[in-house]
Amino acid sequence: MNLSQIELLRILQENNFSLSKAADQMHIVQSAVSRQLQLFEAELGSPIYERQGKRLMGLTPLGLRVMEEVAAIDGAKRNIKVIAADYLDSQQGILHIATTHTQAKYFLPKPILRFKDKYPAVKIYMLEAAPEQLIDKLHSRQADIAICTEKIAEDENLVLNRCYAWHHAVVVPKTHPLSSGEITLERLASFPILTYGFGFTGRSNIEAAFKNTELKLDITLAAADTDVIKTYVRLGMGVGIIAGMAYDPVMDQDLVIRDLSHLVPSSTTKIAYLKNNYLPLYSRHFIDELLLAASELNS
Amino acid sequence: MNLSQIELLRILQENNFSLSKAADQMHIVQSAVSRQLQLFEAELGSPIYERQGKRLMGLTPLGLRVMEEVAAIDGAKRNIKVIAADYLDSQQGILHIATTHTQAKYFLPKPILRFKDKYPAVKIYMLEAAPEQLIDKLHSRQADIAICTEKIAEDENLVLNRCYAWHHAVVVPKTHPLSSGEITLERLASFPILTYGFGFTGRSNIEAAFKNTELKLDITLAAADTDVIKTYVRLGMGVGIIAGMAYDPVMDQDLVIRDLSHLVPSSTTKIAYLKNNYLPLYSRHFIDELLLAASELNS
DNA sequence: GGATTTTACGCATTTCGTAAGTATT
DNA sequence: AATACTTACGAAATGCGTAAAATCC
Repeated sequence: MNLSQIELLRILQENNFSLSKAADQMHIVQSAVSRQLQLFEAELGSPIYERQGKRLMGLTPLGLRVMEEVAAIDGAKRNIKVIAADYLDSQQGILHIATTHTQAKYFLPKPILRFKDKYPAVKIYMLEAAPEQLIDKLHSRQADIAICTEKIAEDENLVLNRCYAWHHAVVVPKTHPLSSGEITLERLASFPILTYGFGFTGRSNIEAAFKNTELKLDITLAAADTDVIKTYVRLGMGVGIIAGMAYDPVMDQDLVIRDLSHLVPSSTTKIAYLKNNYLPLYSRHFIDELLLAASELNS
Repeated sequence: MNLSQIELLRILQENNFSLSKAADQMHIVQSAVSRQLQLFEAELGSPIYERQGKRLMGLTPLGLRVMEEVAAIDGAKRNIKVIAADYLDSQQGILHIATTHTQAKYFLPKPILRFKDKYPAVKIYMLEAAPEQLIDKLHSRQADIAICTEKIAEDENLVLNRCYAWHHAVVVPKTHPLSSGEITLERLASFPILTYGFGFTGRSNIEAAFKNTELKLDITLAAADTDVIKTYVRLGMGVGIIAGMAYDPVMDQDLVIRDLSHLVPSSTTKIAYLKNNYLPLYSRHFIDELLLAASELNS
């Protein structure tokens, strides 16, 4: 057993068990990976892949269990490299952030600019993804830190940091009836609504507001990001329900924002990372920047 | 970086950072391990060992952090081997049990005999150790399962299973005053006492019984195991306070046992193992036997 | 028939062992 | 002086690449 065999198993996992693709990714020839896999399985004494003829079709029960340990080894190996690099030079490295469009556009600019000021040599990779995929990005180690708004499943290996609370708001053109007068659930329900898709940016809280009523929201358009919603609100398609912070006082002067905190429960944005994944110094400082920016929002 | 380098780091840890001893243990020459360590440190870019001249004296701060990951890799590697072996033949293997003398002699015989009956091919290694060392034996992977009586520090990686409750008892020669009449703390305190050493087999509970009194126990002799205590009780040195289950109705006919459950809080024996350490099927069945034997004790 | 995996064999690289050299107690 | 670690170089082992065969869809 050696580390390149472990790496091979991980890469096979990420490439639908294709030996040829794994070989490409490892920059060696197919025959070499084929042989290494044979050696590994021979050492264990049983196959870890289900086969149809010569093709790998999936993991055996043994393989499934073995892959848990493979992930542990691979993670620890990567940690060692990051720890050593961090120790050599804590000013540079790569920071992978997984987040949604709304966070990336309306919350992250300030903390990221400040961070870049302190750590100009750190490269920031921003992965935009749907909320339910953010945690997966952590597990697959594509991201080090995730910034999430939706509910997150319990996970022993996951560290969650409360970042800031926010609430939804209505945006409408200035001429729209909802631009004045009290806003109630009944009034809201009488207009076509444009808001986030399921699982996006606090959508579940909007659902919650209507849960115990007879009213039904008429959602004409559900989009993943706020900009799309605003665009169609401007076209007169209906009433936008967006995250309050996603209203830009300058760019959105043509729209009226009306707070919904009395109707829709507040949402909490959280910072997530894996306990097993070593975060270099600059990453921990980035989290500090996020929390600082969050505290400024509330004041 | 490769797995034999990781193994080298672990072995160095266990051999006071001696390259020559590590080489012996790995069945290769010193020069080879010296070179491998150089290669590893060169790959990281910084030394992981403090040196005085050429000798390794300990870990650097970097090395200290790296060793955590090394332990994770080494543990996962061992798990893979055990998982595969368990899958090939779940009837054989080695079971390392860490426990105290008292448990080994008075509680374990029954479950172990039953277990051996079901798994004749499994080899059982029993490590007797002081209670505070039992958990260390798990962490150093010298033992898979520990059977403990004393308080155990909180540890995320530790799984604790309640096994059985028991209480202390007095043993005295038949001619001793305490062989009849009510037993009170006052009476107990008036005799010289023979019992377990600090940290042993519920000793802390004996302390607890006297904590809120003016009385002081006169402990003439403190020993690690019950047999030593009984021996000196027979010689008339005083009153033995032992674990109730450690009285053998046949062998100890010359002694009188008097229950102390009204005076000393009951103790709980627990089964401990590491979450990260894969236990083969037979080990899990051994735990079942322990729990079964425990339930029979109570009835 | 095109794509994928396996097998066979020579070559390159890695790692070990021997032996001599250097440092530490 | 004895023990422990390092360096140098040849030898063994390991792993890769090329090429051809086998298998799958």
